[in-house]
Amino acid sequence: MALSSSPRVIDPGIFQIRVVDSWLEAMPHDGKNLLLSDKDRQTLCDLASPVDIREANRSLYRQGDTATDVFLLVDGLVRTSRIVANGNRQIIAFHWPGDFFGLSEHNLYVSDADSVSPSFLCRFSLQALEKAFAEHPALQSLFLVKALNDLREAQHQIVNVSQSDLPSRLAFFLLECAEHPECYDAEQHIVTLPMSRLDLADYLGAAQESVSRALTVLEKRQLIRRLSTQRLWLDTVHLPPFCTLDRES
Amino acid sequence: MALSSSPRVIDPGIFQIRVVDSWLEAMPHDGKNLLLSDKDRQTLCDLASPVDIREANRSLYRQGDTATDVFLLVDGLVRTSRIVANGNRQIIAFHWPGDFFGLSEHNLYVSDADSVSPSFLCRFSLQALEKAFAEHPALQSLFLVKALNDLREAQHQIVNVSQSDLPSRLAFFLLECAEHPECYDAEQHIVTLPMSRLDLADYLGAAQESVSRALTVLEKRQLIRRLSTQRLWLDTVHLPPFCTLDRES
DNA sequence: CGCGCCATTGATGATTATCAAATTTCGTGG
DNA sequence: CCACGAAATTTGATAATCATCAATGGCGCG
Repeated sequence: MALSSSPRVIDPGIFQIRVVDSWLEAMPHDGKNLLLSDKDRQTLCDLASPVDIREANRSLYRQGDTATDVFLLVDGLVRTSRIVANGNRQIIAFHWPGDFFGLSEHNLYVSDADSVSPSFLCRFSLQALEKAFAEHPALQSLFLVKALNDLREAQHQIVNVSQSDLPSRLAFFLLECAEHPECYDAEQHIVTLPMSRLDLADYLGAAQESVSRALTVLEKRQLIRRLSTQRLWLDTVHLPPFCTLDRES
Repeated sequence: MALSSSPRVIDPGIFQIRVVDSWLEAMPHDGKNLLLSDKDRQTLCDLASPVDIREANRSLYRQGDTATDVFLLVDGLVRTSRIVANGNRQIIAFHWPGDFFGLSEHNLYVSDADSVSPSFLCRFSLQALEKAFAEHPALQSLFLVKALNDLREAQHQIVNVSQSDLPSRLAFFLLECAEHPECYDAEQHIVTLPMSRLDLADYLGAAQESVSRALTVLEKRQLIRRLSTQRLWLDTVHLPPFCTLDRES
């Protein structure tokens, strides 16, 4: 699935910015996305270049490349990751439709970015963006609100990675996936994971074997059922308390 | 150290915003702080209310409190932390002079904030801030640049917490402390830790006993020397490679 | 001087990484 | 459509890391 019918062109209607809260009253939201004005949409539209990625695991940029653009994911899934000196890879974030990525430091990208599934994105030139900020302060507000949302998400991941044992962390991630209609069938309570076990492991800071074992643990407790490698049924009643309360049989 | 001579009043000169990179060319920096114009300083000054905290471990706000302000730390050290359901505390970040904190979601603070040492801060009303953004776009740029810096730092911590073993994580944190002149004597290579072992443990996602043992490991390898509980000599040559390369005797 | 808190050290058990092997899945070609 | 081979996933066994429980040591503060 995933690539239902990727759009190929950019029109003002495709832009959605995923947030759970806005921080600025001038920037309204519906709890899932920012509510963009027609003018905002047009401004974004004028700045955006389309990027159509038809394969999984295709590189968008590498850590250390000169940063010229930021990307807005419209459809698909992208991961940003970093290689640490012992050779391990840490996935810093999965980017869902409505997410920006392309963070840089000293004009160099700070991470790798790769497609996880076929994806359609908008590319925004940093130069053009900064110029547009001057003329359209609302555009800058949009980026500020989104950056603060991303900061909250990153802090949340810090807590999750640091505190819980692996089955709990995994359970938490599965529930996160269930919040994305792209991969969750709310009727059947079935998530279709778009990423491999290795991606999952590198995101959760674990070995892929440990992820398999954690899935076994959740299944033995009947919190999930493995319908296939990628398709999982979730017990949406008992899974949430498990994330935080930790083990007790 | 730490509380050399806390200022008690706000004047335009006290503002510094800690960043390593600006992202916006219109917002210049010197690699450590943003270079604020006199007008920026005056705008901040007009909005700021002083907060003088003379004790350590004093609460500024609690998770779930109604969020009315953001804070800029001028002098001292503040931690933001979250209590997870099993009762553990995770310190999400230490805030150094030049850092903002006070992140909220749905108008509620998402974490606790407490002084680690006596601190002097500026409080900014969210309402007033948003109004000022409309009139002074440069002020909003300042917040955007700082938010992106914080996001990078949070992502860095994700990598650090997930990947390394505890001695490496600790070594990394000690080097981070050494970048803050408030607690580092660059001549003698001595850091004076402003926080307790428990704070350290809750930041690194470990038990406090494990932090002690990690210190012992670093000392046995002669990467540090414990001059006193809080004062540590650092081998600034051999410590950096240890952070990333991990164990090899 | 002594009390109490914080830090360190010791011993044990739980979690997870690592090495290794078996099994399943999936794409490709017959 | 089936068979085969490569890759991904799962399971098994062992070792390293770290949390936990417990006790000792050190330091500041009254």
